[in-house]
Amino acid sequence: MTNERAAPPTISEVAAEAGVGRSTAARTLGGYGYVSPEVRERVLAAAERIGYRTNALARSMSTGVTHTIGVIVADIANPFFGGVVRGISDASRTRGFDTLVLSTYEKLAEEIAATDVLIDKRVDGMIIASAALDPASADHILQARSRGIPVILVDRVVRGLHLDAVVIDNRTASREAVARLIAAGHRRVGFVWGPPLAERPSRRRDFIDVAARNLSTDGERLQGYLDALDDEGIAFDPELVMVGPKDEERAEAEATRMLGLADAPTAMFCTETDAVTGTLRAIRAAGLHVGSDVSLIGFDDSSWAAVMEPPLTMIEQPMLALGERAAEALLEMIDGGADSVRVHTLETRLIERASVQPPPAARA
Amino acid sequence: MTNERAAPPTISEVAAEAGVGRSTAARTLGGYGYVSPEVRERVLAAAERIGYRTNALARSMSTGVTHTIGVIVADIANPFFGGVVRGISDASRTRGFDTLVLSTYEKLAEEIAATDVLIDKRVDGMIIASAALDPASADHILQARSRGIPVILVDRVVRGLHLDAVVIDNRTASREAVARLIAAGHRRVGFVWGPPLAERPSRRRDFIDVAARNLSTDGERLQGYLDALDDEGIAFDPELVMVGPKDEERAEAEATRMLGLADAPTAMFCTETDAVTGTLRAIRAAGLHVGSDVSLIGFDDSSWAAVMEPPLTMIEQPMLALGERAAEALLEMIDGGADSVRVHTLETRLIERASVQPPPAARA
DNA sequence: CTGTTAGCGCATTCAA
DNA sequence: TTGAATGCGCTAACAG
Repeated sequence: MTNERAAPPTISEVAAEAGVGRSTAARTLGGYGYVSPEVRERVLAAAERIGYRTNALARSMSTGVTHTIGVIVADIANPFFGGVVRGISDASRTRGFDTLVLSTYEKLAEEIAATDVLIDKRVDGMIIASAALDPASADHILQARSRGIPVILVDRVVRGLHLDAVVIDNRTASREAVARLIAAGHRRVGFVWGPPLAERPSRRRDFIDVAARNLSTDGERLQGYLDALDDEGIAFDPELVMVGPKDEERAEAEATRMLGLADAPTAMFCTETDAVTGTLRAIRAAGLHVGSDVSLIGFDDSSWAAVMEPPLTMIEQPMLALGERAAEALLEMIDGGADSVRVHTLETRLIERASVQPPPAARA
Repeated sequence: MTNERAAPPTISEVAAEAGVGRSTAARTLGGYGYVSPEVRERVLAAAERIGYRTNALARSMSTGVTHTIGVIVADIANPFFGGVVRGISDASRTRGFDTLVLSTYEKLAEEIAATDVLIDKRVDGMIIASAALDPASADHILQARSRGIPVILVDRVVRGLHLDAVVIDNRTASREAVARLIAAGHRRVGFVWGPPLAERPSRRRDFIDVAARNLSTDGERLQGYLDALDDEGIAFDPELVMVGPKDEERAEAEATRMLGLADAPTAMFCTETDAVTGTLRAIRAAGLHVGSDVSLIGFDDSSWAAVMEPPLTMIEQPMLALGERAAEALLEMIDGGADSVRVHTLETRLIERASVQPPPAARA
């Protein structure tokens, strides 16, 4: 009961069954050219009878279009990218396009291999959340572009690369969140999920350099943090930013370190979900309470954040919209439109709940 | 700087550039047949020079295999499916297969359309988390199978359909979780995320019927709940199971209703993430506390569950493993192996944290 | 070991 | 309006 693998019926067989020429059958089945109503019916009936299904491969072979778009993200299991991919596939599906999704786990080599796969499979376009930090490491993207394949970046831009992109304004979102913390009275706010550096720089400008060379999202978020501090004339303290690998364990360790400082932060700004949970663990382990002891704002709202005790103030990213817009922009390029390079910036939203309170000292 | 869309270099062009015959070039580029080392080098160099990339479509056209597997799930943005899909793509990628993912949002019509797309694109196999409740509504799956396309079900089985599948033992997982609650002293435990029924049945056997006709996962979880009650001789109370649409709002409303009962439940068993957050909202709104006032166990552990106050006792599903196993099983079928139908059942794990406490009355 | 010859299934001229 | 002939780029016998 397995692989009988009987060759699928072809247009020729339908033609024979209907008693017409191949091209006549092809025209009615392919929905192009002229066919008399009667013949049309006959062909359709014959196709139905023998269970004909068009061979998209053969069609792509002669038309040159596959009606599939390639998507490259860091990790499809990450809720953020899951949302983006959903937005992309929903938007493209309604236009008759399917999506081939590849995860890179932030490894450039994987990303390069992924673009090769997509090129080989002749996708009509690609949407990439690239791990490339500069033009020099984005050669594979230019490669695709030079082959005439429309490409649009999503979530992150590659600095110095003149390409279409759909992103959010990370710097502003971050700046506003930290400003909110400062407005509540905090002067010492920790930054969790910092630069992936082995050692902590001591000078402020080193951090700015790092931010400028880092993944655009991470860099902009750090820059926004710095902006907010500047706005209020608060001194930057290197000790208050996390360094090291970007994972929950490290976030917890760094948050714990900060909380143990003589002049400990009274608020924490976390730039990613795992940074939030890691920080939460650290706060609890230190015997402190969110809100009353240490305020917190994090990136990427989720239904969990709303049921925490206390409910967490979070920055909501329009994941679905990011994907939808990226898909729409890409399809437009595929249709031959939009020649100029454009960067679409979508709005984020600071959802205020109860994790931001005045610092302990200011209360009393 | 847009669609120059210069026709990509073909094998013939490489052959010309290298000064050899088409097939010789094809052999070295395709990695089959014999080619002398010297000629081989020459061809490779020529290919490199003119930027040749194999056309996977043309190759598939003549070999009959696309090296891509189709995946159909309810919603790629759902963390559970995101994990499953990641498992699938990771496992298949290492074997040279890519994945085409389609979401159905639990709508059978979408699922049927999705299988058609996959058939048309000639995927080498499919992995489906079907929304079909019985063989009668799973005709599209049999259709694919009869065309010789390997299919393997994941997460849920279609009762009465003799197909390979990779699932977890929902009934047992559920039974053990509820047993844990009962062991802590609870006699009244609410079941959140029940049958999608408009009205609540009054007889126990109606619930069993519903469970048997429902989505296999949901049905088995309800059945496991019933089993646990039976094991301890606890009477089943229809009022303690949620009915209606399966969404967070409804979960909250139903949990609120139960908590307002004269003989309110002292523990809640939630079969999905949104059921957990909805229930948590209800508990808080009622001015109660998780653990001390009402115990809770839910399905699908996440890093958030561990940082809740108190940390939540949850059932962990091996999402990645489900995907990996499904992919492995499918690839085995594609390789022509495994003729017999097999159902792989993976282990779940009850992660005990602090949301399960003795009921208030039993304390004092 | 290499080159020639046929298809794969469809879309697309071009005649009829 | 319909059908016969070509070609898409590659693999796969086949003969040289």
